[in-house]
Amino acid sequence: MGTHYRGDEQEVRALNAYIKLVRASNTATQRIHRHLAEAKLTISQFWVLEMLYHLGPLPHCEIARKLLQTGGNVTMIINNLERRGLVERKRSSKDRRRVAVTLSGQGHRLISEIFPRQAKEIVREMESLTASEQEELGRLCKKLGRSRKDNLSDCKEDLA
Amino acid sequence: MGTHYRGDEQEVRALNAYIKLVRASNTATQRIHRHLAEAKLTISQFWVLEMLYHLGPLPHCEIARKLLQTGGNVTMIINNLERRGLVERKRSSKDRRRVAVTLSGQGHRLISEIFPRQAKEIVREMESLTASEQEELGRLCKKLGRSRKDNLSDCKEDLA
DNA sequence: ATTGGATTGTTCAATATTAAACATTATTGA
DNA sequence: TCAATAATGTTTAATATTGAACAATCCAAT
Repeated sequence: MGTHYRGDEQEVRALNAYIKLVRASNTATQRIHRHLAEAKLTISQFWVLEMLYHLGPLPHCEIARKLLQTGGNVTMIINNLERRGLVERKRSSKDRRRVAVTLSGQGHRLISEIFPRQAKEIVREMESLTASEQEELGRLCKKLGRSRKDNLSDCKEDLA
Repeated sequence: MGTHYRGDEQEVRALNAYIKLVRASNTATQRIHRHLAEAKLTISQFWVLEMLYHLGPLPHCEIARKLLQTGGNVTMIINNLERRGLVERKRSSKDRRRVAVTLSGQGHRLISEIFPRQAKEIVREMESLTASEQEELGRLCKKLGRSRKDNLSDCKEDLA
């Protein structure tokens, strides 16, 4: 019974931590991005603009990696930004597979107006934690993210 | 998506903490739910089944509140589960606006098979943190979630 | 150099997700 | 009682997201 109890306790602890992590992430994200409705930007669109604003032109694949999303998804997001004239596509001459995405003048103007507001919202959202708590949260999340980085093996023997 | 933004210390700290929180949540979620592909379940579908499995029949509004998602979204998820015969809808007689969602026999069988695997995946994912780190992470996330209480309606009447 | 494999971006179908408008039903309060 | 309001679920249009298949391009081992 000792091992079973330990197992249950371990499961409860892990499940609680995971669910609180996801809920905190979702709740904070929804609150922080509420103001984007005024600019008619989605959250993904905002982060692409932010990326181009702070890092300069990027190819699709790099955007996909940073967003942790698929290539098809990035194509869609860039299509919608391009249709509004906020970004431009330019095929690379060195590697003709690549399409570099750059901010247009209008896109640059928009994100430079909106980003400070976004930063304020994030500060406001995180204010319920002290400075050291924010750093501890970051440390724990980073440590969690580092887990099984290279483990893609399917562990079918784990199945009951 | 690590922030390359150079602002004041408070902003950098808040942005880093927030971004790490979101990335940890997304990365863990993607890893944990990889096995659901075998059962052809999406993450949302899984959590609805899990909810019904552990809490019993629930109306749409309650599911929406627990998932932190909109009513239209829940209608779509339930439609897809219903089409596969995993859940059933039943109009409440007490309050004829409400539709109670219940697990079918097949749905119950499926989730009872899958849930233990899910719990194992979560334990495995969280294993990169010690027990006390998991509890600290949970505490910080919970404190963060309490920052602004602008939750929507409750929805806690009984059904059928 | 040539070929086989990897990378890049696109397309497609299916599901998710939101916001808004809507119909139905409950509840409230004057 | 009845009118206003709120809650519940559905629908629609738009975008997001994934996984898969695909074409074009690059690269590396032979």
